[in-house]
Amino acid sequence: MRIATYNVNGINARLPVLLKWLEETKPDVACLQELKAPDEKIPKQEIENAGYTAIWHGQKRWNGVAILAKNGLEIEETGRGLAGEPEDEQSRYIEAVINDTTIGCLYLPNGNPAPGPKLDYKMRWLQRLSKRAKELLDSDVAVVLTGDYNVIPTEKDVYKPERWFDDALFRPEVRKAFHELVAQGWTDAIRKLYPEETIYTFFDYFRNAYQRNAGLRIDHFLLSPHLTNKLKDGGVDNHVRGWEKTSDHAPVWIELEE
DNA sequence: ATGCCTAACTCCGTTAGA
Repeated sequence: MRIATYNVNGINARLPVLLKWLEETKPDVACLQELKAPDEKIPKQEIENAGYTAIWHGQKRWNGVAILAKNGLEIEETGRGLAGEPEDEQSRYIEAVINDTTIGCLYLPNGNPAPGPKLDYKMRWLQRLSKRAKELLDSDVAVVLTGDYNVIPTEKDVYKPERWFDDALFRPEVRKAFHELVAQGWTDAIRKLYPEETIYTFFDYFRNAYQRNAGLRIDHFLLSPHLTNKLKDGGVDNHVRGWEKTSDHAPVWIELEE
């Protein structure tokens, strides 16, 4: 089963790129973030025509997440939003069971400018995610938690670490919270497959970052223990970042043994 | 320390992204 994650940065602005990528790579499951569209403006028909059924949690202007499953796969939604902050109206988490695997699709808050209320929200969101992650581990099912974590895990995952120390994507408390989440028993799938390589999933639109390979690794796959030995392959669809009218993120994918 | 680039929404500037 091929599972992909892709921060599209506007599903309508990115529709031709999204459809081309789906056609080219044919993932069984695609987790999308930053739809930037309310529910009624999700291009449902085009997604269906591409051969996918979808569930989504949209929002006007910002945020928004969706899970697409290839026709023939059943998709059963098991939750949207994270517990612990009822007043939180940002659409950043959707979860479903597909093929006996629980898939959490997440768009973690950016947190900048930091310090400040946005970083505080990010830290609370990380705690709420950790709580859900622990519940899923304790439930003893196969789980993939994937999406745009907005966390650079180590110095290896950023082109110039010294420029990012104060940034909400790389600050010590953010990295610490991410590493504590992983330490619950999760596996960072891409880092497991490529322990030493420089791998980036995001390239700023500014200053030809993609052409200069000045990137960040912030889109991740966390696997529950059931799946660590089923991880066959994975990677970044780097070339998609070079397409016209493309997102600033590149799609990331893994292949799990059935 | 900030802009660079891009999108959405509302109106041609503001807010947010990372």
